[in-house]
Amino acid sequence: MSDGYTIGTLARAAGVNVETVRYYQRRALLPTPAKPLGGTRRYWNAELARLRFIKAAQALGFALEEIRELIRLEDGTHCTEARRIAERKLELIRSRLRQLREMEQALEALIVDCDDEHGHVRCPLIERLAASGREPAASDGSVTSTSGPS
Amino acid sequence: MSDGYTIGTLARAAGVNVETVRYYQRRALLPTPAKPLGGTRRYWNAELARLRFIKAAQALGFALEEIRELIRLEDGTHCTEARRIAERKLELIRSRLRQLREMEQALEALIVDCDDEHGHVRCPLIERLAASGREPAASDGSVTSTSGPS
DNA sequence: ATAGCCTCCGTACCCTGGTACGGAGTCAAG
DNA sequence: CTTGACTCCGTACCAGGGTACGGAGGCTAT
Repeated sequence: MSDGYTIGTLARAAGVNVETVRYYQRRALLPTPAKPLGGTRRYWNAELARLRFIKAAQALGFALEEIRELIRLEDGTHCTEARRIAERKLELIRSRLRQLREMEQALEALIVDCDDEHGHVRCPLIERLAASGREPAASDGSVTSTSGPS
Repeated sequence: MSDGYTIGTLARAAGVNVETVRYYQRRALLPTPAKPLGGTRRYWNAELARLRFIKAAQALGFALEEIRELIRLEDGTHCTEARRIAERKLELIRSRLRQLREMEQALEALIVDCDDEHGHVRCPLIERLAASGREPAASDGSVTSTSGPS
């Protein structure tokens, strides 16, 4: 009870694979505790928290590299530096939020359309996605054209 | 003007790499038009629209496999199914939004703290993420513990 | 008809985020 | 003191989403 986790119990506690723990160690996202001469390494709640942190950040769409950056914030030694990084990350998060909100609205609209036009020949969801990326939104019934061959 | 796109002009029109077009063809996301004996294949606006559809769907968080699914439903008779897929995606996006908003707030708090607490940052971002995945949210000031070693 | 692009096609490679495998060592129970 | 479960470590492999390379042949302008 007071001799910590082994890599296996740590992994289970965090709900990840043992190999994943090692992988994070290789990626320097997780410390590799010293090995007690001919014994097995021990892990503590700090490592468990770190694993959970990684998983939570990943769920927000952060890449492992970005997470490594975030982890650098943890020591709090250089406040100004930490703050600069935090601000960059905040920017990033906000742009992700914007993108996600756009996606949300696009999908909502699609689903609503799918509701009313139910029965109509072609699926409005497909139609709208096919049309997006095209200029402004001609809303024309006219001939296919993107000023190119047809 | 009326002889369609070559793979290169098609790719440029869609803003993707030629290799990406071929890749989509291999993945059956895009048809491979017949090759006119000893000539070069020609593409039309249908293929351009398809490419844009793929890119639009990707931007909404669909994986290529899912997109292939959506394309399969294009005939319009499977509207309900397409809608079901879209709804699943919407769910996913919304939970991501919730998590990101939490993180945004945590980061905002960190930056504010960083302003006040000159010199020592106990990072709320890290704390919160490290705590997530834990049971309910003890909000205790008590000892570290997840009913495991410490 | 030759230069300078382009297509076609196969194969190989890239990065990310892991998972799997296998031999050797360690540890605790029976 | 053996068995079974585990660790340690290196290396290999997987999927997804592409990108790059290189030879052979085609198209077009000069």
